[in-house]
Amino acid sequence: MSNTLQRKAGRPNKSVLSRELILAAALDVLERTGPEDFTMAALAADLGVKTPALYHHVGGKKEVLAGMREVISDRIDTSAFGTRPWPEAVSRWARSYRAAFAAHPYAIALLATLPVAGAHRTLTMYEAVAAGFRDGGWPEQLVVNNIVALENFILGSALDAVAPADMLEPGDFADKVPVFNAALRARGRTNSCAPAADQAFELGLEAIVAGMDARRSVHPRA
Amino acid sequence: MSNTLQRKAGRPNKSVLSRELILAAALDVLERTGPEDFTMAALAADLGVKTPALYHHVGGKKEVLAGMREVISDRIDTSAFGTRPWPEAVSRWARSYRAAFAAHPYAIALLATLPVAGAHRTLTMYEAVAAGFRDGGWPEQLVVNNIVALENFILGSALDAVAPADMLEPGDFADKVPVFNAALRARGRTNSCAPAADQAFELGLEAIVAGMDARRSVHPRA
DNA sequence: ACCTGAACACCGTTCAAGT
DNA sequence: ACCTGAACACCGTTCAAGT
Repeated sequence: MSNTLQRKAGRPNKSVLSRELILAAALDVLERTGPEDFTMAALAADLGVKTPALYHHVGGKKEVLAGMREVISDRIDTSAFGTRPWPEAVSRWARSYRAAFAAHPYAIALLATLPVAGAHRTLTMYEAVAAGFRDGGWPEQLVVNNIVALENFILGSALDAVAPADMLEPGDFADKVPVFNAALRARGRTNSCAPAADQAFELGLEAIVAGMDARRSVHPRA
Repeated sequence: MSNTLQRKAGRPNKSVLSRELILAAALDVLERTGPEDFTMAALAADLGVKTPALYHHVGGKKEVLAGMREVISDRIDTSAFGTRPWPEAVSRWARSYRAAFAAHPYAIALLATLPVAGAHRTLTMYEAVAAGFRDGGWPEQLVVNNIVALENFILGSALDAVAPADMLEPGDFADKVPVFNAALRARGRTNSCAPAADQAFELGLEAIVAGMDARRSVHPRA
């Protein structure tokens, strides 16, 4: 993309690349190529540059992936924690979290398993959420465990949101799994017209938040 | 490993490889090498064979990964569904599910994002779980959505179980996230001596199962 | 049928050479 | 400082040649 005039060797008058530019392009390219073909070469080509040029701005492919995750993390909305009661605030945060990753379907598969050490923007998100829990009356020792448990559900759901819709289809194995197959057919007959993955997410979110909320009142403010 | 005598070209008297042998070795090799260095070459070397030999028994690396997942899936215990009340049965299944993957830490990262189309042993597990839900009194349309929601939580938790323990550590960024940092310190002061990931899993499991159970009684047997 | 050996088109990364 | 071009050690996969 961008300017595709062939460039000669040697330093250009005005720098063509930057870390920010590379990360933005990376999110674009990934969704166009899929995780399989997301290569440093494809990223460079999109930026109108040869592959080794990237290494002047990022340490390698791992750093590109970590940076992409930071960009996505930055878009998670934690604003409800100041203004809404805990159950609603945490639900809004969870939806925003899942949506931020669902906006980059292929990113989830690539980033979910990546260590986040020293990710400042991600830590900033945790700070807002932790404050929301504290203000919601949670005892301090339970805050992190609850956040992690919710995050496990959210990330698992984000992975599920990307999975092919027919992933659970038994095919010609259907007669071997009659109960499951019948339940799969019945799922299509719900009132909701939302995608199946969204239904499962909302149902699970409601359950886990309600379950946590019930437990919260057992451990009062202090 | 195994017999490392150099073999000549040409068909051996007795076949050295089989699909089962390859998959068993794959799980071993993966945990020894890590996901980064888990290559077809490393797998072949472990089996005392040259890389191309593998292609007589499996279609490629993707098929090896899918096969590994099937082997792991097969170890998930669904037996509690016949004998225990729903909340306990589903909790036992969830723990066994997470444990099966936690036994192969590196496998989770590699397999979590893999499509499961046509995975017979995985479908057999779903059949047992679906029957457990039906017998537990769940309306048919909710069965699959509930299973998927639980699975999202379980897989997310399995990913978390593999993450480095210091993953959330703010380091020298600690003073920028005081509330979160304090909560992280308080987490260490719980009664439980279980690993942090286990605590979060158990807490979330209790919440989600309790939340679902409360909802189940709203939709009575039919 | 089932193994080896050689080959192919890639990959991420390094680095000297140019401006 | 920041780009290109050439090179390196790999990767997964294919296939002819051997038994």
